[in-house]
Amino acid sequence: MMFEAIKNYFSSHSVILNEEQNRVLDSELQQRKVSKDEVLLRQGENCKYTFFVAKGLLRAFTINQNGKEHILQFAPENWFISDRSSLLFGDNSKQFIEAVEDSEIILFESETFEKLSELSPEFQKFNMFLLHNHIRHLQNRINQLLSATAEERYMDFIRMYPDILLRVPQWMVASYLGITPESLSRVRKDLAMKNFKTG
Amino acid sequence: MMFEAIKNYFSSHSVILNEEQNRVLDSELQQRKVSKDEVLLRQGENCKYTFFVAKGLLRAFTINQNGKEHILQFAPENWFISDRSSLLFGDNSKQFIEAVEDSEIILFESETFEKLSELSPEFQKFNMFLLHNHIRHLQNRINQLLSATAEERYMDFIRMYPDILLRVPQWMVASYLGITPESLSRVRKDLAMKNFKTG
DNA sequence: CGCGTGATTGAAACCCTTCAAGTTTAGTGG
DNA sequence: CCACTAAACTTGAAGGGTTTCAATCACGCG
Repeated sequence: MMFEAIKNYFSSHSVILNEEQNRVLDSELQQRKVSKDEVLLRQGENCKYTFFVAKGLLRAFTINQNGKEHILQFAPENWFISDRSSLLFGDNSKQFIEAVEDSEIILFESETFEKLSELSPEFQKFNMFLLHNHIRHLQNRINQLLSATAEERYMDFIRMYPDILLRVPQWMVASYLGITPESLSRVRKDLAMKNFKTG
Repeated sequence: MMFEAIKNYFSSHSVILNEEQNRVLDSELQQRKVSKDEVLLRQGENCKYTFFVAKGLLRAFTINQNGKEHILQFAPENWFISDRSSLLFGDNSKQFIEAVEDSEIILFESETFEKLSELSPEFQKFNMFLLHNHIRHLQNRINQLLSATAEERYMDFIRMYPDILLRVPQWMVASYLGITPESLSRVRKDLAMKNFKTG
Protein backbone atom coordinates (compact mmCIF):
# COMPACT_ATOMS: atom_id res chain seq x y z
CA MET A 1 0.00 0.00 0.00
CA MET A 2 1.15 3.47 -0.84
CA PHE A 3 1.22 6.32 1.68
CA GLU A 4 0.60 3.96 4.52
CA ALA A 5 1.79 6.42 7.14
CA ILE A 6 -0.78 9.06 6.33
CA LYS A 7 -3.59 6.54 6.00
CA ASN A 8 -2.76 5.08 9.38
CA TYR A 9 -2.66 8.56 10.80
CA PHE A 10 -6.10 9.35 9.45
CA SER A 11 -7.65 6.15 10.68
CA SER A 12 -6.07 6.60 14.11
CA HIS A 13 -8.04 9.86 14.21
CA SER A 14 -11.25 8.13 13.16
CA VAL A 15 -11.13 9.46 9.64
CA ILE A 16 -12.11 6.43 7.58
CA LEU A 17 -11.67 6.92 3.87
CA ASN A 18 -13.64 4.98 1.25
CA GLU A 19 -12.24 3.68 -2.00
CA GLU A 20 -12.81 6.84 -3.95
CA GLN A 21 -11.08 8.92 -1.32
CA ASN A 22 -8.19 6.51 -1.24
CA ARG A 23 -7.90 6.85 -5.00
CA VAL A 24 -7.70 10.61 -4.64
CA LEU A 25 -4.89 10.21 -2.15
CA ASP A 26 -3.03 7.71 -4.33
CA SER A 27 -3.24 9.90 -7.39
CA GLU A 28 -2.49 13.26 -5.78
CA LEU A 29 0.01 12.64 -3.04
CA GLN A 30 3.74 12.53 -3.53
CA GLN A 31 6.29 10.87 -1.35
CA ARG A 32 9.88 12.02 -0.90
CA LYS A 33 12.93 10.98 1.01
CA VAL A 34 15.00 13.90 2.15
CA SER A 35 18.32 13.85 3.89
CA LYS A 36 19.45 15.85 6.90
CA ASP A 37 19.82 19.58 6.21
CA GLU A 38 17.91 19.37 2.94
CA VAL A 39 15.71 22.40 2.41
CA LEU A 40 12.07 21.93 1.37
CA LEU A 41 10.99 25.56 1.36
CA ARG A 42 13.06 28.71 1.13
CA GLN A 43 12.32 32.25 2.24
CA GLY A 44 10.88 34.19 -0.69
CA GLU A 45 9.54 31.11 -2.45
CA ASN A 46 5.90 30.27 -2.76
CA CYS A 47 4.88 27.42 -0.49
CA LYS A 48 3.02 24.88 -2.62
CA TYR A 49 2.74 21.95 -0.25
CA THR A 50 1.75 20.89 3.19
CA PHE A 51 4.30 18.34 4.35
CA PHE A 52 3.34 15.35 6.44
CA VAL A 53 6.23 13.75 8.26
CA ALA A 54 6.06 9.97 7.96
CA LYS A 55 9.51 9.50 9.41
CA GLY A 56 12.17 11.84 10.69
CA LEU A 57 12.01 15.44 11.82
CA LEU A 58 11.57 18.79 10.08
CA ARG A 59 11.78 22.33 11.34
CA ALA A 60 10.44 25.68 10.17
CA PHE A 61 12.45 28.82 10.85
CA THR A 62 12.88 32.42 9.82
CA ILE A 63 16.02 34.49 9.36
CA ASN A 64 15.62 38.11 10.36
CA GLN A 65 17.43 41.17 9.02
CA ASN A 66 20.33 40.64 11.44
CA GLY A 67 20.85 37.16 10.04
CA LYS A 68 19.52 35.43 13.13
CA GLU A 69 17.52 32.24 12.92
CA HIS A 70 14.33 31.70 14.90
CA ILE A 71 12.69 28.32 14.90
CA LEU A 72 8.92 28.50 14.61
CA GLN A 73 8.03 24.83 14.75
CA PHE A 74 9.41 21.33 14.94
CA ALA A 75 7.54 18.58 13.09
CA PRO A 76 8.32 14.99 14.10
CA GLU A 77 6.50 11.89 12.90
CA ASN A 78 2.76 12.36 12.27
CA TRP A 79 2.89 16.13 12.19
CA PHE A 80 1.97 18.46 9.39
CA ILE A 81 4.13 21.42 8.58
CA SER A 82 3.83 24.19 6.02
CA ASP A 83 3.62 27.93 5.67
CA ARG A 84 -0.15 28.31 5.72
CA SER A 85 0.12 31.98 5.05
CA SER A 86 2.00 31.46 1.80
CA LEU A 87 0.01 28.36 0.91
CA LEU A 88 -3.40 29.95 1.10
CA PHE A 89 -2.72 33.57 0.31
CA GLY A 90 -0.05 32.96 -2.30
CA ASP A 91 2.39 35.47 -0.85
CA ASN A 92 6.11 34.85 -0.63
CA SER A 93 7.06 32.73 2.31
CA LYS A 94 8.96 34.28 5.20
CA GLN A 95 10.19 30.93 6.38
CA PHE A 96 12.42 28.01 5.60
CA ILE A 97 11.46 24.38 6.09
CA GLU A 98 14.36 22.01 6.49
CA ALA A 99 15.07 18.43 7.50
CA VAL A 100 16.71 18.06 10.89
CA GLU A 101 17.12 14.31 10.32
CA ASP A 102 16.93 12.08 7.27
CA SER A 103 13.19 11.98 6.73
CA GLU A 104 10.34 10.56 4.71
CA ILE A 105 7.65 13.03 3.91
CA ILE A 106 4.34 13.07 2.10
CA LEU A 107 3.39 16.14 0.07
CA PHE A 108 -0.17 17.49 0.00
CA GLU A 109 -1.23 20.13 -2.45
CA SER A 110 -3.78 22.45 -0.92
CA GLU A 111 -6.38 21.31 -3.45
CA THR A 112 -6.08 17.80 -2.12
CA PHE A 113 -7.35 18.94 1.25
CA GLU A 114 -10.25 20.68 -0.46
CA LYS A 115 -11.14 17.65 -2.55
CA LEU A 116 -11.09 15.34 0.43
CA SER A 117 -13.14 17.81 2.44
CA GLU A 118 -15.80 17.79 -0.25
CA LEU A 119 -15.83 14.01 -0.41
CA SER A 120 -15.91 13.40 3.32
CA PRO A 121 -17.53 15.42 6.09
CA GLU A 122 -15.41 13.43 8.51
CA PHE A 123 -12.27 14.62 6.84
CA GLN A 124 -13.64 18.12 6.70
CA LYS A 125 -14.17 18.04 10.44
CA PHE A 126 -10.73 16.66 11.01
CA ASN A 127 -9.23 19.39 8.90
CA MET A 128 -11.01 21.98 11.02
CA PHE A 129 -9.71 20.22 14.09
CA LEU A 130 -6.16 20.51 12.78
CA LEU A 131 -6.61 24.22 12.14
CA HIS A 132 -8.03 24.87 15.57
CA ASN A 133 -5.34 22.82 17.18
CA HIS A 134 -2.72 24.81 15.35
CA ILE A 135 -4.29 28.03 16.56
CA ARG A 136 -4.35 26.78 20.12
CA HIS A 137 -0.70 25.91 19.84
CA LEU A 138 0.27 29.31 18.47
CA GLN A 139 -1.78 31.05 21.12
CA ASN A 140 0.02 29.17 23.88
CA ARG A 141 3.33 30.08 22.36
CA ILE A 142 2.47 33.77 22.26
CA ASN A 143 1.38 33.62 25.84
CA GLN A 144 4.64 32.05 26.82
CA LEU A 145 6.78 34.50 24.87
CA LEU A 146 4.93 37.40 26.47
CA SER A 147 5.24 36.29 30.04
CA ALA A 148 7.77 33.54 30.74
CA THR A 149 11.46 33.80 31.57
CA ALA A 150 14.12 31.77 29.78
CA GLU A 151 14.07 29.15 32.51
CA GLU A 152 10.29 28.82 32.48
CA ARG A 153 10.28 28.46 28.71
CA TYR A 154 12.85 25.73 28.87
CA MET A 155 10.93 23.83 31.54
CA ASP A 156 7.79 24.08 29.43
CA PHE A 157 9.69 22.76 26.46
CA ILE A 158 10.96 19.77 28.40
CA ARG A 159 7.43 19.04 29.57
CA MET A 160 5.80 19.41 26.18
CA TYR A 161 8.43 17.99 23.85
CA PRO A 162 10.62 15.59 25.81
CA ASP A 163 11.12 13.51 22.68
CA ILE A 164 12.25 16.41 20.50
CA LEU A 165 14.64 17.60 23.20
CA LEU A 166 16.69 14.45 22.68
CA ARG A 167 16.73 14.65 18.91
CA VAL A 168 17.90 18.18 18.18
CA PRO A 169 21.09 20.07 19.07
CA GLN A 170 20.77 22.39 22.00
CA TRP A 171 21.17 25.52 19.94
CA MET A 172 17.96 24.65 18.09
CA VAL A 173 16.07 24.44 21.37
CA ALA A 174 17.51 27.85 22.26
CA SER A 175 16.41 29.18 18.90
CA TYR A 176 12.89 27.84 19.46
CA LEU A 177 12.76 29.43 22.91
CA GLY A 178 13.95 32.78 21.61
CA ILE A 179 17.18 32.88 23.61
CA THR A 180 20.86 32.46 22.76
CA PRO A 181 22.64 29.09 23.04
CA GLU A 182 24.82 30.60 25.75
CA SER A 183 21.80 31.57 27.79
CA LEU A 184 20.29 28.12 27.48
CA SER A 185 23.54 26.60 28.61
CA ARG A 186 23.47 28.77 31.72
CA VAL A 187 19.82 28.03 32.36
CA ARG A 188 20.59 24.33 32.28
CA LYS A 189 23.51 24.81 34.62
CA ASP A 190 21.34 26.69 37.11
CA LEU A 191 18.66 24.03 36.96
CA ALA A 192 21.24 21.31 37.53
CA MET A 193 22.50 23.17 40.61
CA LYS A 194 19.00 23.54 42.00
CA ASN A 195 18.19 19.89 41.49
CA PHE A 196 21.46 18.89 43.13
CA LYS A 197 20.66 20.98 46.19
CA THR A 198 17.03 19.99 46.59
CA GLY A 199 16.91 16.49 45.09
CA MET B 1 -33.25 44.42 9.61
CA MET B 2 -31.62 42.58 12.47
CA PHE B 3 -27.88 41.99 12.72
CA GLU B 4 -27.22 44.34 9.90
CA ALA B 5 -23.57 44.77 10.79
CA ILE B 6 -22.70 41.12 10.39
CA LYS B 7 -24.72 40.76 7.21
CA ASN B 8 -22.96 43.73 5.68
CA TYR B 9 -19.68 42.26 6.75
CA PHE B 10 -20.46 38.97 5.06
CA SER B 11 -21.62 40.54 1.84
CA SER B 12 -18.57 42.80 1.75
CA HIS B 13 -16.59 39.57 1.70
CA SER B 14 -18.68 38.14 -1.11
CA VAL B 15 -20.58 35.79 1.15
CA ILE B 16 -24.12 36.12 -0.10
CA LEU B 17 -26.68 34.40 2.12
CA ASN B 18 -30.04 33.19 0.87
CA GLU B 19 -33.29 33.41 2.78
CA GLU B 20 -32.85 30.19 4.66
CA GLN B 21 -29.41 31.18 5.79
CA ASN B 22 -30.67 34.57 6.87
CA ARG B 23 -33.34 32.83 8.91
CA VAL B 24 -30.67 30.76 10.63
CA LEU B 25 -28.83 33.94 11.51
CA ASP B 26 -31.95 35.70 12.75
CA SER B 27 -32.94 32.80 14.95
CA GLU B 28 -29.56 31.90 16.37
CA LEU B 29 -27.65 35.13 16.79
CA GLN B 30 -27.85 37.35 19.81
CA GLN B 31 -27.04 40.99 20.05
CA ARG B 32 -25.73 42.76 23.14
CA LYS B 33 -24.71 46.21 24.17
CA VAL B 34 -21.84 46.24 26.61
CA SER B 35 -20.31 49.15 28.38
CA LYS B 36 -16.65 49.99 28.85
CA ASP B 37 -14.82 47.59 31.16
CA GLU B 38 -17.60 45.01 31.03
CA VAL B 39 -16.24 41.47 30.96
CA LEU B 40 -17.58 38.98 28.40
CA LEU B 41 -15.37 36.02 29.24
CA ARG B 42 -13.44 35.25 32.39
CA GLN B 43 -10.39 33.08 32.97
CA GLY B 44 -11.54 29.62 34.06
CA GLU B 45 -14.92 29.89 32.38
CA ASN B 46 -15.94 27.96 29.33
CA CYS B 47 -16.04 30.13 26.22
CA LYS B 48 -19.41 29.57 24.55
CA TYR B 49 -19.45 32.30 21.95
CA THR B 50 -17.52 33.90 19.18
CA PHE B 51 -18.05 37.64 19.45
CA PHE B 52 -18.38 39.84 16.41
CA VAL B 53 -17.79 43.51 17.09
CA ALA B 54 -20.42 45.61 15.35
CA LYS B 55 -19.35 48.77 17.14
CA GLY B 56 -16.70 49.57 19.72
CA LEU B 57 -13.58 47.74 20.75
CA LEU B 58 -12.84 44.56 22.72
CA ARG B 59 -9.63 43.07 23.96
CA ALA B 60 -8.51 39.59 24.98
CA PHE B 61 -5.87 39.22 27.67
CA THR B 62 -4.37 36.76 30.11
CA ILE B 63 -3.21 37.24 33.68
CA ASN B 64 -0.17 35.19 34.59
CA GLN B 65 0.84 33.81 37.99
CA ASN B 66 2.57 37.08 38.91
CA GLY B 67 -0.67 38.93 38.34
CA LYS B 68 0.52 40.59 35.15
CA GLU B 69 -1.77 41.22 32.24
CA HIS B 70 -0.80 40.44 28.68
CA ILE B 71 -3.04 41.51 25.85
CA LEU B 72 -3.41 38.87 23.16
CA GLN B 73 -5.66 40.67 20.73
CA PHE B 74 -7.64 43.81 20.09
CA ALA B 75 -10.92 43.51 18.20
CA PRO B 76 -12.34 46.71 16.70
CA GLU B 77 -15.35 46.93 14.39
CA ASN B 78 -15.78 44.00 12.02
CA TRP B 79 -13.48 41.69 13.90
CA PHE B 80 -14.23 38.36 15.50
CA ILE B 81 -12.84 37.52 18.88
CA SER B 82 -13.11 34.42 21.06
CA ASP B 83 -11.03 31.81 22.78
CA ARG B 84 -11.00 29.21 20.02
CA SER B 85 -9.19 26.78 22.22
CA SER B 86 -11.90 26.82 24.86
CA LEU B 87 -14.68 27.10 22.30
CA LEU B 88 -13.76 24.03 20.31
CA PHE B 89 -12.04 21.84 22.84
CA GLY B 90 -14.25 22.73 25.76
CA ASP B 91 -11.39 23.37 28.16
CA ASN B 92 -11.38 26.21 30.65
CA SER B 93 -10.38 29.46 29.10
CA LYS B 94 -7.04 30.99 30.01
CA GLN B 95 -8.16 34.41 28.89
CA PHE B 96 -10.45 37.31 29.61
CA ILE B 97 -12.42 39.19 26.98
CA GLU B 98 -13.41 42.71 27.93
CA ALA B 99 -14.85 45.86 26.39
CA VAL B 100 -12.34 48.68 25.98
CA GLU B 101 -15.13 51.01 24.82
CA ASP B 102 -18.90 50.90 24.99
CA SER B 103 -19.62 48.34 22.30
CA GLU B 104 -22.27 46.51 20.36
CA ILE B 105 -21.52 42.89 19.78
CA ILE B 106 -23.11 39.94 18.05
CA LEU B 107 -22.81 36.51 19.62
CA PHE B 108 -22.25 33.38 17.54
CA GLU B 109 -22.55 29.93 19.03
CA SER B 110 -20.07 27.55 17.46
CA GLU B 111 -22.93 25.45 16.05
CA THR B 112 -24.09 28.47 14.07
CA PHE B 113 -20.85 28.45 12.13
CA GLU B 114 -21.26 24.77 11.45
CA LYS B 115 -24.84 25.12 10.29
CA LEU B 116 -24.00 27.96 7.96
CA SER B 117 -21.03 26.03 6.63
CA GLU B 118 -23.29 23.14 5.75
CA LEU B 119 -25.80 25.39 4.06
CA SER B 120 -23.30 27.41 2.08
CA PRO B 121 -20.00 26.38 0.52
CA GLU B 122 -19.25 30.06 0.17
CA PHE B 123 -19.57 30.56 3.88
CA GLN B 124 -17.55 27.43 4.49
CA LYS B 125 -14.75 28.86 2.41
CA PHE B 126 -14.98 32.15 4.18
CA ASN B 127 -14.77 30.44 7.53
CA MET B 128 -11.62 28.67 6.40
CA PHE B 129 -10.28 31.99 5.23
CA LEU B 130 -10.87 33.46 8.68
CA LEU B 131 -9.06 30.58 10.33
CA HIS B 132 -6.09 30.85 8.01
CA ASN B 133 -5.97 34.55 8.44
CA HIS B 134 -5.95 34.14 12.17
CA ILE B 135 -3.07 31.69 11.91
CA ARG B 136 -1.13 34.07 9.71
CA HIS B 137 -1.65 36.78 12.25
CA LEU B 138 -0.51 34.64 15.16
CA GLN B 139 2.51 33.46 13.21
CA ASN B 140 3.58 37.04 12.52
CA ARG B 141 3.20 37.88 16.17
CA ILE B 142 5.40 34.96 17.24
CA ASN B 143 7.99 36.01 14.75
CA GLN B 144 7.96 39.50 16.11
CA LEU B 145 8.17 38.43 19.74
CA LEU B 146 11.10 36.18 18.94
CA SER B 147 13.17 38.69 17.08
CA ALA B 148 12.16 42.32 17.49
CA THR B 149 13.23 44.87 20.09
CA ALA B 150 10.74 47.03 21.99
CA GLU B 151 11.21 49.87 19.53
CA GLU B 152 10.71 47.66 16.49
CA ARG B 153 7.57 46.16 17.98
CA TYR B 154 6.14 49.58 18.62
CA MET B 155 6.89 50.75 15.08
CA ASP B 156 5.22 47.63 13.71
CA PHE B 157 2.21 48.31 15.89
CA ILE B 158 1.90 51.86 14.60
CA ARG B 159 2.11 50.61 11.03
CA MET B 160 -0.37 47.79 11.46
CA TYR B 161 -2.90 49.30 13.85
CA PRO B 162 -2.76 53.09 13.55
CA ASP B 163 -6.46 53.28 14.37
CA ILE B 164 -6.24 51.21 17.54
CA LEU B 165 -3.25 53.21 18.73
CA LEU B 166 -5.50 56.24 19.09
CA ARG B 167 -8.28 54.42 20.88
CA VAL B 168 -6.55 52.63 23.73
CA PRO B 169 -4.47 53.86 26.67
CA GLN B 170 -0.75 53.53 26.21
CA TRP B 171 -0.36 50.92 28.87
CA MET B 172 -2.54 48.59 26.81
CA VAL B 173 -0.27 49.03 23.83
CA ALA B 174 2.67 48.21 26.10
CA SER B 175 0.86 45.14 27.36
CA TYR B 176 0.21 44.01 23.78
CA LEU B 177 3.87 44.51 22.89
CA GLY B 178 5.05 42.57 25.92
CA ILE B 179 6.87 45.47 27.59
CA THR B 180 6.18 47.70 30.60
CA PRO B 181 4.38 51.05 30.27
CA GLU B 182 7.57 52.76 31.46
CA SER B 183 9.56 51.15 28.68
CA LEU B 184 7.06 52.18 26.06
CA SER B 185 7.17 55.72 27.35
CA ARG B 186 10.94 55.74 26.93
CA VAL B 187 10.75 54.16 23.49
CA ARG B 188 8.41 56.92 22.41
CA LYS B 189 10.70 59.54 23.82
CA ASP B 190 13.68 58.12 21.92
CA LEU B 191 11.69 58.00 18.70
CA ALA B 192 10.59 61.59 19.16
CA MET B 193 14.23 62.63 19.63
CA LYS B 194 15.31 60.80 16.51
CA ASN B 195 12.55 62.32 14.41
CA PHE B 196 13.41 65.75 15.72
CA LYS B 197 17.04 65.35 14.72
CA THR B 198 16.47 63.81 11.29
CA GLY B 199 13.15 65.25 10.19
C1' DC C 1 45.04 12.97 13.76
C1' DG C 2 42.98 17.47 12.91
C1' DC C 3 39.13 19.92 11.68
C1' DG C 4 34.48 21.68 12.40
C1' DT C 5 30.51 21.90 15.03
C1' DG C 6 28.34 22.28 19.33
C1' DA C 7 28.54 23.27 24.29
C1' DT C 8 30.40 25.75 28.17
C1' DT C 9 32.25 29.59 30.79
C1' DG C 10 33.67 34.39 31.94
C1' DA C 11 33.46 39.43 31.71
C1' DA C 12 31.46 43.41 29.96
C1' DA C 13 27.66 45.63 27.78
C1' DC C 14 22.93 46.31 26.86
C1' DC C 15 18.11 46.35 27.14
C1' DC C 16 14.43 46.24 29.81
C1' DT C 17 12.31 46.11 34.43
C1' DT C 18 11.49 47.65 38.98
C1' DC C 19 10.56 50.95 42.31
C1' DA C 20 9.72 55.53 43.56
C1' DA C 21 8.55 60.17 42.71
C1' DG C 22 6.60 63.70 40.10
C1' DT C 23 3.67 65.49 36.27
C1' DT C 24 -0.14 65.48 33.22
C1' DT C 25 -4.67 64.18 31.83
C1' DA C 26 -9.40 62.90 32.33
C1' DG C 27 -13.51 62.25 34.77
C1' DT C 28 -16.82 63.49 38.67
C1' DG C 29 -19.39 66.09 41.83
C1' DG C 30 -20.24 70.41 43.92
C1' DC D 1 -17.16 75.80 35.39
C1' DC D 2 -14.01 74.99 38.77
C1' DA D 3 -12.00 71.83 42.26
C1' DC D 4 -10.74 67.46 43.44
C1' DT D 5 -9.32 62.91 42.66
C1' DA D 6 -7.86 58.89 40.33
C1' DA D 7 -5.68 57.14 36.52
C1' DA D 8 -2.32 57.53 33.08
C1' DC D 9 2.02 58.99 31.65
C1' DT D 10 6.79 60.50 32.38
C1' DT D 11 11.32 60.51 34.39
C1' DG D 12 15.29 58.95 37.22
C1' DA D 13 18.28 55.60 39.46
C1' DA D 14 19.32 51.01 40.57
C1' DG D 15 19.05 46.17 39.53
C1' DG D 16 18.26 41.88 36.87
C1' DG D 17 18.23 38.98 33.07
C1' DT D 18 19.95 38.17 28.65
C1' DT D 19 23.19 39.10 25.00
C1' DT D 20 27.61 39.71 23.09
C1' DC D 21 32.23 38.59 22.33
C1' DA D 22 35.97 35.78 23.20
C1' DA D 23 38.27 31.84 24.85
C1' DT D 24 38.15 27.05 26.01
C1' DC D 25 36.55 22.42 26.06
C1' DA D 26 34.26 18.14 24.13
C1' DC D 27 33.10 15.29 20.53
C1' DG D 28 32.46 12.90 16.09
C1' DC D 29 33.92 12.19 11.52
C1' DG D 30 36.64 12.20 7.38
